[in-house]
Amino acid sequence: MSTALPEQYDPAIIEPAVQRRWEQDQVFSVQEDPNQEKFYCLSMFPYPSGKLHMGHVRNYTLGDVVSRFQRMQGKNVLQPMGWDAFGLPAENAAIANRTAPAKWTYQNIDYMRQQLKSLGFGYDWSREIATCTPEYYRWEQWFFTKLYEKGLVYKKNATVNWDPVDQTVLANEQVIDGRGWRSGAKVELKEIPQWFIKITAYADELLNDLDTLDGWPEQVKTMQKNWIGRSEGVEIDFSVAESDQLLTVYTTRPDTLFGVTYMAVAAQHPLAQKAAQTRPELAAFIDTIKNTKMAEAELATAEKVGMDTGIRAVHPLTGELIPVWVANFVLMDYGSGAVMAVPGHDERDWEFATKYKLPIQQVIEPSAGNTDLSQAAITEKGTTINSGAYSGLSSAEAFEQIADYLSEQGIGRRQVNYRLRDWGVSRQRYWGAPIPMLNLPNGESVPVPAEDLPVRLPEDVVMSGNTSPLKENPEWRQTTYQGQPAEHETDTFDTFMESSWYYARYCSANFHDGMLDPKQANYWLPVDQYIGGIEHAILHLLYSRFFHKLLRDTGLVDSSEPFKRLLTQGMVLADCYYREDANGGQTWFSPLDVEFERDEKGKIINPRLRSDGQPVIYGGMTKMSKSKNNGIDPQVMIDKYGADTVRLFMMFAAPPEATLEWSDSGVEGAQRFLRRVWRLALDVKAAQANGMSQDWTQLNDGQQALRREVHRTIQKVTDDMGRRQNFNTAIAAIMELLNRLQKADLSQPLECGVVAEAVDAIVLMLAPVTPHLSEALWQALGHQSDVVFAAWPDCDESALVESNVLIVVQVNGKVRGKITVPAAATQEDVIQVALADDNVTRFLDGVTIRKQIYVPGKLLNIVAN
RNA sequence: GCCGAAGUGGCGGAAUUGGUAGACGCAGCGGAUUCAAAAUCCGCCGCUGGUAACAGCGUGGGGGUUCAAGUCCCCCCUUCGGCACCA
Repeated sequence: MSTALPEQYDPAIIEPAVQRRWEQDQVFSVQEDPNQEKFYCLSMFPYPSGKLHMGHVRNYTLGDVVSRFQRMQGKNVLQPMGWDAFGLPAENAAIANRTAPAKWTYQNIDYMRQQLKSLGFGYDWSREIATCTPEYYRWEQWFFTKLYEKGLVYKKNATVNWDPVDQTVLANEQVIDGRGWRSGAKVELKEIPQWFIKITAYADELLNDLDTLDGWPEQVKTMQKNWIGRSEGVEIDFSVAESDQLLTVYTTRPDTLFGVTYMAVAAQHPLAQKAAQTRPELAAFIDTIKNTKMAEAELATAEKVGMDTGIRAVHPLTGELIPVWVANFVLMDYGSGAVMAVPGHDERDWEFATKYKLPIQQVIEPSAGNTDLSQAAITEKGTTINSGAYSGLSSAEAFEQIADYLSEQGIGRRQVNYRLRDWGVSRQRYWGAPIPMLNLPNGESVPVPAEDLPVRLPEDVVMSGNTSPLKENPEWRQTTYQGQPAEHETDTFDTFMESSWYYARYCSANFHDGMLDPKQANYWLPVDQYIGGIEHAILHLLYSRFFHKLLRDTGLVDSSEPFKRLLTQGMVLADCYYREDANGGQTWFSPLDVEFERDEKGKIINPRLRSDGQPVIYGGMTKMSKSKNNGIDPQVMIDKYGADTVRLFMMFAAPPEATLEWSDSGVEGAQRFLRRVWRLALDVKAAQANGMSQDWTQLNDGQQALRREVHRTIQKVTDDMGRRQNFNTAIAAIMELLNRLQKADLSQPLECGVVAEAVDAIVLMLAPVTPHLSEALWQALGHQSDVVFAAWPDCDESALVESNVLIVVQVNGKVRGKITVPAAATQEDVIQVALADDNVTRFLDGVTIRKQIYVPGKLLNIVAN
């Protein structure tokens, strides 16, 4: 039975009502069903920072649209949601608000869950997880001890940012211009022991399996490939003069070995340390470069500085003595902490050699390009010169012969190297999963026995602002192991640990007997569609792929890759406005507090603050952020326009991968469209009562054309939403159809029939995007079932058949006419009609036709001169 | 610096496999409706010239391939994302 609807579209009434029904009927909770095709759609879970931001709304709308679309294709759809609940902001908020991170986090989760529900996202809430609960992290701890048993976990020294005033380790984002963000103290780099997981043991597989990920964007795969950075080269042992020590380096260019004019080692390298003992000026220099920041970006842009250690290495082929320098561009954590420098053929080495007036020797003759070594290094490969017995070879030949010789002499070996480094998972923080290791009095570390897991994080704490409450809590720290005293590790896991396997836990979120229930996990996995920000292209996605392989090798899952198809959505931007302060700083104002006029071209002029009417400066479109005060609160928009309008705008304003610019008038446009859909649905329903026919054999030409448009739209929208995932063009196509339908004459029974068919299709095609509106209209149009489970509309191929086609006629590649010909017309027919067109013949006057190119059913190009 | 993207009307964007550049929306302009306004509806809307038909130009800049280039190739400029402890 159809339901009476209000004349006006009112989301404030229909949305809560529809949401209540979904909740009562538990329509989104799912079980494994071997008889139904499954579809696992996952959006990256949020950090519970307080409230949703527009980036979340965009991400989750995309996920919900995909989920609802797939459900209407008849699939068993799992769409879960949870919380990436450990992390630094909770500690900061706890310090600022004098509360515990746990309390702050759980409050945020409660509020944000409510927001997600008010947006109408169809999650299976029975599977909700929060990574900060012991029920979740106990399995992560268990898994880590398994990895330890397998030898995939080890401890080594690594560098951290140390704030000497606050006596605490700082994250990179907490270091501003080399100083601690709170204390302002100069940050020191400190070496401390930390736990690592051997991701490099899986480097080859992580690289090779990228080829199996057909549903991933090429750009993400390329970024991962470059990140892993597989290279083939040679490890070479240089002997050190007046010493029995070896200086081992790795190079991908052994063909340039004769061009080595100096060696460069990291500040922490044993050779440098040793030399510093006897040379105070070197010790002082090493001290300064040891405290420069280690981030790759800073390293690359920092000025290259170095100092001669006085140590000499011996060239393995010529026996010449080569100076060994300490240089800030060599990293101890990467490779052997030493490099051989070939300034003639490496840009960085060239720059350094030029600066310090070190010799530059050419040993490669390129086939073309730069040959002036006083201007720049020659980095191309070519033919070896000045290379003794190895002169006159191609770079490839020289590589092989030199590598062979070094191997025979036992002073070198071929080696595959990776840029990828092992994953350091220790964090010197409180709000994270405790690392389940025990430190024994003898200095050894052992995993916490399985029966003692989880190692619980105490939640009832006060944050002092510096040292972690774990490190300050001797009772928590002290325990026993096999009857002897032992201490808990006080470091916690990197939060990437939790986000590396949450997708798998959702499959058996309430399973108490293990990390995963393999039966459930193997039904749902791999994730069919994963959606999240492009900023996670490398780290999170690489760690998750790594974890999946670890889970597989532990026998918990069968598949090798976690995410079949990946969609990386772009950022959300908004206008920003500011005023210059007296001291040159800027004060930023929310775009909602600014009013302005537009000039004839529509440009913003005379922007001013609503509250005082004084002018502000327009700063353009930038990423929504706290610092620019241009974040638009989704809640304000939901309250004003309703969830469907916000969802529609987000899907329509830009393709998913592109940035999205927030626009108030764009949102109003989206709402306008929904009101027109509402109106047309009510109109066609009223018109049906006065007579309607759906005997398609009786349609006249115009009605046939209208119905063709309907089915073309179904075809396009299906392809756009399914294969292409271009939701913006899908919506544009529906808008276009609506524009045509509004011109139809509903008093004619056949025309009314076409429009009625079209309105049903529009309501269904909009259901993934605007589910509340579609649900209300679907019932009103007399359908019994929930639109959630309704079947996607079918394209009637017979309606697409066209008797005439439009052919574009070009002369020399320029459009000179458009002709309509029967669909069956041959090339000759088309040429004949084209040559009868006045504007076409005008351009053929006085020239000879040389050639005709005909694209059947589309275009004719006449080439003439 | 390295790696990865993007650049099209006043604005967001469309053009899916090399085949009509500017779909759809926003803004703007003109009109209808209204006592008036809001809302709604109709029309116009890349730039230049032309009453018009139409023509010339036009997809960040420069070159190239092709019957045909927003789309492919080379060089350059600008903006954005990532760079291992923000998540």
